[in-house]
Amino acid sequence: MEIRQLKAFVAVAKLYSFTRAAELLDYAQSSITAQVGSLEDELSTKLFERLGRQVVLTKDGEKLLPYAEQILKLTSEAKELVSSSAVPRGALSVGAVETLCSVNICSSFTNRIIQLLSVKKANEREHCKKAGFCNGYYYRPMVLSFS
Amino acid sequence: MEIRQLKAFVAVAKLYSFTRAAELLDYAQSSITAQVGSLEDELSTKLFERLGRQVVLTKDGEKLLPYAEQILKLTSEAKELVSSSAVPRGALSVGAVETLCSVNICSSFTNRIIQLLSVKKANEREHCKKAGFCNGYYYRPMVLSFS
DNA sequence: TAAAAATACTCCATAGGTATTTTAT
DNA sequence: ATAAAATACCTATGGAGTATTTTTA
Repeated sequence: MEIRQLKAFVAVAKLYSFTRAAELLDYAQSSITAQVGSLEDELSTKLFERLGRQVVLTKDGEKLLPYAEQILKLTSEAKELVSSSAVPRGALSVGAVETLCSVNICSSFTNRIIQLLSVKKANEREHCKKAGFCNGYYYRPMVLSFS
Repeated sequence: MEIRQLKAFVAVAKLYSFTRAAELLDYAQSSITAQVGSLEDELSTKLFERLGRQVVLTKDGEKLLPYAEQILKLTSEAKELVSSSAVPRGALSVGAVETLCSVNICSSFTNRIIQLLSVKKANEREHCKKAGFCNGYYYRPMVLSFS
């Protein structure tokens, strides 16, 4: 069961038509047939009754519909939520009291910073210089700005 | 976003490891990397922080996780619900009082019966004979048994 | 050095399209 | 006769694997 198939299924169920579902989703009609067909194969059941030109949900189709709709809803919500989250901006303050773990901590943060800035890790020293803080056996509290 | 990708994502998130996720889902490690990678591409965000051997969810990854889990839950529920529904068994009684719509009604039911029995529609008359009722300009109340 | 993820590449399964046939109106 | 779904067939994308490299603990 794949989301692509569920989209096709829901479109057909709503529009009572493979052809119109294909138009809506910008597929060929035979592709919608294939998608619904493979879904039916996987569930080993028929989802639509093809009575001539009439396309109606079967009992199993009716059972599946609300699940499919819910899954599609969650999918778009998740997509919205995640891909709309902007890149972190503003100032990040980081400090450490003592020097014992400084190397490790600094290394971790360096990696994180590289990640956030989407910077190539060409030369770590160089990068640290650019980032505006000192890498070494101890490091001072730092403020980093992300544009 | 496809369910296959969400499965991979959830497995990695739970196991903190691409390798173990691959073992669990019976994929190659590089396939899991690719699945998560394509998901990240689509959402244009990073879902995991790869800090050395550590694999930890990013903020976006944390946001996505509950949605992914819910979608997978619904998926398996739907599958369960639909594919566990047995083929109809027992007796089906059908009757009609008068003859005016008999042809249409009979035709509809014939189609439905063919569907339920998964019978090839080689010869309609022949099939009706087998099914144990008479097709024609009128038809009598019938009882069909499905094994 | 070992263990895990990323990368490069190869292969093939299948998603998707076009054209046609079938079916029912 | 028409309109819609099914079918046959073909192509190409990308999913999945193997082998290797990179990385870091």
